[in-house]
Amino acid sequence: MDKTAPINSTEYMNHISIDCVIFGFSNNELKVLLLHLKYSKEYSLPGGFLKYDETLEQAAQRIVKERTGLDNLFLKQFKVFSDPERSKSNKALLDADMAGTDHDKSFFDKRFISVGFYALVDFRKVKPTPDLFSDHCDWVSLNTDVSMLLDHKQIIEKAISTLRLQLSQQPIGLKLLPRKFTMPELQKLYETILGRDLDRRNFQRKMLNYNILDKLKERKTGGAHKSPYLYSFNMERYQKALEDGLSGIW
Amino acid sequence: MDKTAPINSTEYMNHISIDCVIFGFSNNELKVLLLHLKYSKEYSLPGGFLKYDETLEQAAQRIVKERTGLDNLFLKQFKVFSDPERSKSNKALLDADMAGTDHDKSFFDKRFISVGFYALVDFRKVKPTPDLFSDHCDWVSLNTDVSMLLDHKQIIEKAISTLRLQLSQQPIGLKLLPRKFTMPELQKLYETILGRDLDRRNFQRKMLNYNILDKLKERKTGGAHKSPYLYSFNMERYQKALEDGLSGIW
DNA sequence: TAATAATGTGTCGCAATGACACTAGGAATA
DNA sequence: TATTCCTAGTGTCATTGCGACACATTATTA
Repeated sequence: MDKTAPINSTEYMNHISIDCVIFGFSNNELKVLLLHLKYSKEYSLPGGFLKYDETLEQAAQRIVKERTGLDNLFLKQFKVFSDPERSKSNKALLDADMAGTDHDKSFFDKRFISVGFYALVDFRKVKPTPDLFSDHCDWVSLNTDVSMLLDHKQIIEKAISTLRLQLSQQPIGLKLLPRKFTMPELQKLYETILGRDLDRRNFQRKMLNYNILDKLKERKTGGAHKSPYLYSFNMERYQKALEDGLSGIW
Repeated sequence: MDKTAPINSTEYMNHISIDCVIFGFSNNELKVLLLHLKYSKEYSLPGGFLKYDETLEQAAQRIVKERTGLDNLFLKQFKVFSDPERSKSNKALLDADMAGTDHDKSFFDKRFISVGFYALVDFRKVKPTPDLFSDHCDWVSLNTDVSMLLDHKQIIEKAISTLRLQLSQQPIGLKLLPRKFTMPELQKLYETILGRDLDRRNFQRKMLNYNILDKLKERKTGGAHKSPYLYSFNMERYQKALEDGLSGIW
């Protein structure tokens, strides 16, 4: 949602909304970027609506860009949420009331089906930006239990389980990690997404077998112990693996 | 779509449609149930719209039931198609004009985003039933190239590729095969979906290892050669495998 | 009754995987 | 400066999974 433009059915299609689960990785934790609603004091997923000349994918890009500043995302449709009850007791409505009078109340006062997208972003590059209805943004760890708008908690759950499945079929990490990273860092990412520990040596063997990593000459210094090698993704092979899929399952 | 009720925005939500790719298996071929449009003479996917009190899943169930007579389906959301251009040059509009005057032309004359579902059904149980806009239904083999409405060809493509992916993660066949079936029949189904041949012996080993089959005492007689054993799915283990997922990848 | 064709069953070798042990190096401490 | 501690790098071994393949069995039909 644009910070200034009013929201109404002149610009946006009725009944269709988009919710984005934006994953970031920091401090060895998988986190989700959430908005804190001014009025209801609940957390909400960054979301928005579909313009008349956009595809859903373009709209999701736009929405994530407005909240993070980032372009060129890893972005994936994962499910449509269509329970007729889901937009009842829509506290966002209250927030819409609070945020100004230019918005079309009748626009919000309708049933919405919401298309869920998840995005993987580089935590450090994100400039979290609240929207009209929120006073601030937080990166919230998945383990933290916070009060959330509507069915947003379930949406996050579904996003994670989808991400886990996808993890066995395609490489992940390009958008979540810095350009140069160590094997232990990559492993932590996998462990975090999968929610369980992996064997250090077996992980390395398998990952290297995928043949999507370039081992760099440099090592990561400044750590408290033996300095690990740095790796980067081999873009060509990474892309190919994205298309063709990986082989194994963790 | 009901055969009698007019279609308008009193009953159905604007902008949202549903397209169902209904897969059936016969003659060792994977087929899709298509409607033949009266006016445009093109084929179309069975589709419909979302009522105000339905979930998308319920609507898809209803739509498939109207076209096949079947209940209790294997039904899965696989993608939303949202290209703004997709519903332009909507020849269904012409068909709507032809089919009667009760329909609300302005309802059709809007942009639609369409939620794709695929269904797996037992070919022999289906009673194909055309809708208002079609003169008949056909089971069309995937290899057959027919002229299709809008982006329906792409929708089918996406349904198949999704089905292929899912094949490695969950058991399939319960809804596509008769209750008792032979190993060669099951194999043919897999080969058809995957589009390639599999080794008879390796297939059997792997399938039995999944531990979702009950080997029956009976054999299938009447065939031209050695009579194969009959199997049926062990419902308990099949359900469990649906939830937990299978291990390997083909 | 023999030929044909499809099914049932088993084996062999390679590659992937999980479990595990030892060595190397950097920082902190004594 | 040497010792300790922690982490990273590398290798081995046994088991399993899987692809490729051979042979025996059984029903039909010529």
